[in-house]
Amino acid sequence: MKECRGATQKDVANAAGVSTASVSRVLNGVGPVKPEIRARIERAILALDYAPHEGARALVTRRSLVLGAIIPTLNNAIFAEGINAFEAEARARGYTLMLSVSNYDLNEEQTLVRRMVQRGVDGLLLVGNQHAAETFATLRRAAVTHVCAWAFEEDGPAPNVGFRNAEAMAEIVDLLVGLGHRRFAMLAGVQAGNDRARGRVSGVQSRLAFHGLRLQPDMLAECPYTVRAAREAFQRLMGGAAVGRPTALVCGNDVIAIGALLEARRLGIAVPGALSVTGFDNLAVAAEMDPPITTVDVPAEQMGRGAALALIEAIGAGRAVKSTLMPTRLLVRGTTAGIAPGACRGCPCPCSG
Amino acid sequence: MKECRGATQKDVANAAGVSTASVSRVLNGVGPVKPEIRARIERAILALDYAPHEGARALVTRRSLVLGAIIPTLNNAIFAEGINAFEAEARARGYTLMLSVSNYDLNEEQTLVRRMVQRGVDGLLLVGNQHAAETFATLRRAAVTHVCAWAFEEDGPAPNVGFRNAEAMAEIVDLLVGLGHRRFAMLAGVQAGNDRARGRVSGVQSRLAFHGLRLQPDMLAECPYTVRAAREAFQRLMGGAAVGRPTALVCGNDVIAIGALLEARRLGIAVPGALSVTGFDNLAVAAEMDPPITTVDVPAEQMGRGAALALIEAIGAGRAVKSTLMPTRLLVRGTTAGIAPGACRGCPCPCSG
DNA sequence: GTGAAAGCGCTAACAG
DNA sequence: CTGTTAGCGCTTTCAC
Repeated sequence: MKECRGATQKDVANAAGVSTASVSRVLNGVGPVKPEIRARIERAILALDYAPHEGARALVTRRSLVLGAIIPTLNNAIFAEGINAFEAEARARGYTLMLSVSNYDLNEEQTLVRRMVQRGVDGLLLVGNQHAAETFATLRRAAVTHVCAWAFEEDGPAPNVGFRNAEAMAEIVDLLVGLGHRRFAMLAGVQAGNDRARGRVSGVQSRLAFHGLRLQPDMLAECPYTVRAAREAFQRLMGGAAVGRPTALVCGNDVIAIGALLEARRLGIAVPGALSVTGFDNLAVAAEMDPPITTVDVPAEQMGRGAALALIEAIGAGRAVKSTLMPTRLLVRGTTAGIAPGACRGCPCPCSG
Repeated sequence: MKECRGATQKDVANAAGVSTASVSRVLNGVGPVKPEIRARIERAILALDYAPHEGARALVTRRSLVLGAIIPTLNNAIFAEGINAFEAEARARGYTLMLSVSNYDLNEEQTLVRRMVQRGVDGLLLVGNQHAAETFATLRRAAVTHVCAWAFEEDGPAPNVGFRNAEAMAEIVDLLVGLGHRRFAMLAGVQAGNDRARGRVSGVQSRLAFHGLRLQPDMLAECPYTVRAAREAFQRLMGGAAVGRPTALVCGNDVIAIGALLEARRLGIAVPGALSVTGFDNLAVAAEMDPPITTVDVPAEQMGRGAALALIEAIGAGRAVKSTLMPTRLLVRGTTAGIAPGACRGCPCPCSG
């Protein structure tokens, strides 16, 4: 099971009666080769079913044609979608994907980055801008081209291909305030080690402040990105007496929003009648819920493809990745409604209805 | 950006005043090394922040510590979950995941397999038992340890870690027949190049036959695994007059079932009152729908972990993977109901109510 | 115990 | 145009 690892370049050279150098040349389509010799070599390659050993090639060219990606989890459709696109673009350009999952653990991520670097990836995709200092140090020392997706900062610690989480959330807040909402609650993702989740929370808070409003301390809860956890968190947050209950619930992502929506129905809280709910990500299911969920479309596929492309271009040019800001889009659907149309007058916001 | 690829083993040897052979020995914890020398080397490693080049190591040891996986898509939660588990198990055992997506295209898959082999994966995971002949030939010639998941055949073309799709579907049919259903329809996945989808269809057909029933030709449709496509297919299949309409709809997976459920609601077809609907996979959302979807629990995580483990053990032992049959479980929930309790009498089936 | 040397499969100068 | 040579960074006999 270990012997017959296929024909080697030398075998081809022998079979064709030429030197390995010539074989290498036709393989890489570089340098001049007489047509007749080329044909002989190509025949030998076919006959022996020869395939070059990419590992050996990488050792000498210092290019593995492998792109690494380390993501928090695959069990969130938004990352699965992004990686699907990242892989598609990489594959189309001759690169192969090496993938690891960090489970939102920055220390684990750090060891994974080391591992990827040792394995010789040409470029690396990370999610978000918050990473262990050692992670950045490793990347810098090894001079590995890298990019952080899912976030965008003008002067972040690494090149970005992503969007501004806080700004996208501000749009949600504007929508809700414009609809007349004044009492807010938020079901955020776990913020520790997750700058995207944190950015969304601070986006809500600062935009509420802009409107002269605020999130009461007990109206901000966080929970993991699962429907089950979201249902429980919703119950704790909203299960009390109806009086004084918030009229708008901003969720950290669509998974949480789905949980909130389902639990609201179970508890007899009408959405959007008694409570407006918003999500984030625009998962395919969000549009299919009843009512369809108002959310922010996140360009996961575009980011995936864009990040792969940006990495490949940077690798080719021998420079760092160029940052790109990707657009998000507010999708107003059925889970948001006004409580007092045109009520937004006292605050200095640009939304007048 | 290409120069400072970290310290090399020779650097460490020089710094410690020993030979590279000794460095290699302490690195691999093999062979005898005097404690004092070992300490000197370890200090040098730390000082230089040396990390061995896995590619070079792989070249000589013929072991890359990389496991490959080629799946149809990541945009289906069931595969994402399986790969998540596969990666977790591999990572825990020192292996790294190389992932490619075939988009249900057997030819594309074939070239991806070649690529993975060239990249030197130690083991490879494929989904299902249907693959291009060339795919198996490549695997055999290169003697790459491999396993096919998501399916199980006694004498399939490759070792399996999975379950019997047809049998799982038979359980669904038994349930529905037992509930009194006689007029069936099926919304299957695309069968071309997908033996799992095909197995599910034939499972339904042969089990219906066992009960003396059959799927009318116009009551079998197939559609891609998306909610949108499922809604449209459902409409075409069930949109006609209510008279003669089937009372039970078996769906190829949960995504299709979700589409069917949502579209049924839109069309005013009560589920399960007027129509029983079943899914397959037991996605997390399936349990959260209203009503929660009756489905088959597929051991995606268990398969993922099991496949990784089976590969690693086989690689270590230098033999082929041992097949494992994983259990599925029928989950009866809210989308199925009886139309005539105890109606199942005429047929020779074991279900008497 | 340790070092010297050969070589994994390939590419890249450099001669010819 | 083509072959010879020298490694890429590592492991692994085999002498010492």
